[in-house]
Amino acid sequence: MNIEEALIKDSIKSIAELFGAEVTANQLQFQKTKKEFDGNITLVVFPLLKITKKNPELSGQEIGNWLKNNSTLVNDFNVVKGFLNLVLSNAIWLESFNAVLKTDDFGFNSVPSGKTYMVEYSSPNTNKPLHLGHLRNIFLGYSVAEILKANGHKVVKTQIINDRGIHICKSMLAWQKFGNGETPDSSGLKGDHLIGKYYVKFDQVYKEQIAELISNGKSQEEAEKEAPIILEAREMLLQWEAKDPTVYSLWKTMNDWVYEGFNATYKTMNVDFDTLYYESDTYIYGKDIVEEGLKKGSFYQKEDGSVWCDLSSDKMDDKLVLRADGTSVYMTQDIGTAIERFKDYPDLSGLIYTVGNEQNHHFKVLFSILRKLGYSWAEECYHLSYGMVELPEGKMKSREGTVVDADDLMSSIVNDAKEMTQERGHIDSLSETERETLYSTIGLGGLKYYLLKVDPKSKMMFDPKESIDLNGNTGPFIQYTYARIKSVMRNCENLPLICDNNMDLQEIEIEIIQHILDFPSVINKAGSDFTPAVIANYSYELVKLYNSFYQSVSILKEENQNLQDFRILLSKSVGEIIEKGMKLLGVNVPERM
RNA sequence: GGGCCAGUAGCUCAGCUGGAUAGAGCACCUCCCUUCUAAGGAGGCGGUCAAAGGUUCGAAUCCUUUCUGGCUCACCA
Repeated sequence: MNIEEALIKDSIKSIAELFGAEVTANQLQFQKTKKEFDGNITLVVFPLLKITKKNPELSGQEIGNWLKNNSTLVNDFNVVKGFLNLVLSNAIWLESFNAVLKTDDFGFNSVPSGKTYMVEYSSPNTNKPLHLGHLRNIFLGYSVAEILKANGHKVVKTQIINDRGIHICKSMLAWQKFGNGETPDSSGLKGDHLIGKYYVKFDQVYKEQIAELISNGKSQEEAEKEAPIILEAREMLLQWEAKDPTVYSLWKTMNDWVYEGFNATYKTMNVDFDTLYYESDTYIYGKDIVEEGLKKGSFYQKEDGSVWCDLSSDKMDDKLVLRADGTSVYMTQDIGTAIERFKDYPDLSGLIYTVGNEQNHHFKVLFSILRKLGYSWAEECYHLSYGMVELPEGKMKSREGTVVDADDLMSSIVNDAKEMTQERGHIDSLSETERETLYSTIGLGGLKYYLLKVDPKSKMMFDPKESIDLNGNTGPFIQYTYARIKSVMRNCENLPLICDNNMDLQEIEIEIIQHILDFPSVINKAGSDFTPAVIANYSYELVKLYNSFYQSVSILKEENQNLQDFRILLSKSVGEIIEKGMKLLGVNVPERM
């Protein structure tokens, strides 16, 4: 039983004895006592006035008195307006802290939930390199997957790779026409960047041709449709679908280059996937489902032969699921892919899609259709929707060249971390390799933390200058505290296992214990709300408390052995929680920095 | 036009199942290294929580209206 549960129990008893009334746990509102008042936990008495039939002040006094005399938890109390501030005994805090020390993997749910979730993230197009928007997506998806694991779920990480379609043909065609056989090896470019170069090249030529056609009297629309290079690209798409050997082998070669490039980027990011889905495989899924749905009456057919789903029960417009010519639309694929995934992983409970909020409506429709088709797991599908990343100068626009490339950003941020670490770090004892690792731990940690500390749902501002900042609410700030704790541990001769239950504690020490005790519920909330941001904010608060403690009391120089043991253990415990919290964000922590 | 989301300090963000005088960081201004890592700490400055109504003991939080911004309402993906 945790402290709040015990307090609720005692409070229920107090009200029964004092006022002869039964209250339920949710009528008792406990909150952390505000800094400016004495106490640790506060009972808000306003909701109880109907029962006490006395004014707030008096009600608080009576309940406080009863608790002080009858509850082993409560040492003292004071009442301010309608707030009953309770001072709990040191022993309670120390007992709870000792319980934390004895818990394996404190904060993580050790009981398997029996559920498996598939988390989809990244899911890039194979025609250009990853950019800043992907970074938010990837860090978010990875982190949520880790958080779900910490909540006792099994997780399968995946992506759907958009490897076919007209956009892929564009870069293939441009390479064929203008590439002179250039390869990643011959050019020294990463595969994804090489392909991206030809995608841009295509667009240039296309624009030139459009301009020329317009100057010859065509309308914008006509010109866009009739430019020779776009006609060639469309032709190539047809050849690809017919599995033309030349086109197909070119496609394979170029995609392999891209994958090699992506894999290098994922490695730098330190993220991974358990299984991959390729759109070139999955685009044919879904048609059979539509047939079935039509038979079952979940869908209907129009006169032209196109198939639709009636979503009026969910207050949405009807959705096309198959064109009149029998070809698939995006939705058809998504329906098929979802069902296919449940076939591949029969014990799956639900799917989490990490996709930008411009597709909110799409996923609402998708889940609605899946429900209509009778799949009960549709209830456990979730669109992990995130807001756009904006730059100080506005939105990223590829046409205006304001796209922030993922590889460039990561390497420049690691480089910044390097400079700052060389300036002020404690790195004398580190080898060259260890230093390089440290730079990337700090740089990438800072970047990930920056992108994850904001609630996923809201759009966010990415200021490159601020993202490499080391002070305040940042990754390096948290990493620094961890390194400090590690340093204390290195200087400490024997590590105690458990601490005494009877000693005087500083206010700040109690606050830290109190914060530590919140860790499990924070992980729980992060998991049920799919938001790493609460882990980031929690960790930041913990670190601030610890830094304040570190500054105001001495740990290893404390002469009272019991107190010293306690402070060492408190430090150790904070360090472990930082490490776990950061791990859930995909952020590494350094032994020294 | 319909739907969804957002608007909190100069800037970036917490807080939103209603609770005390609305919190952090950055920036700006003071202090603190003979102490276990100063990438730190202590303090100051800074707010009509977009606006107006309503609900109530109590509203940044819930409801209504308005304003502003974003996304969306494709036989694109």
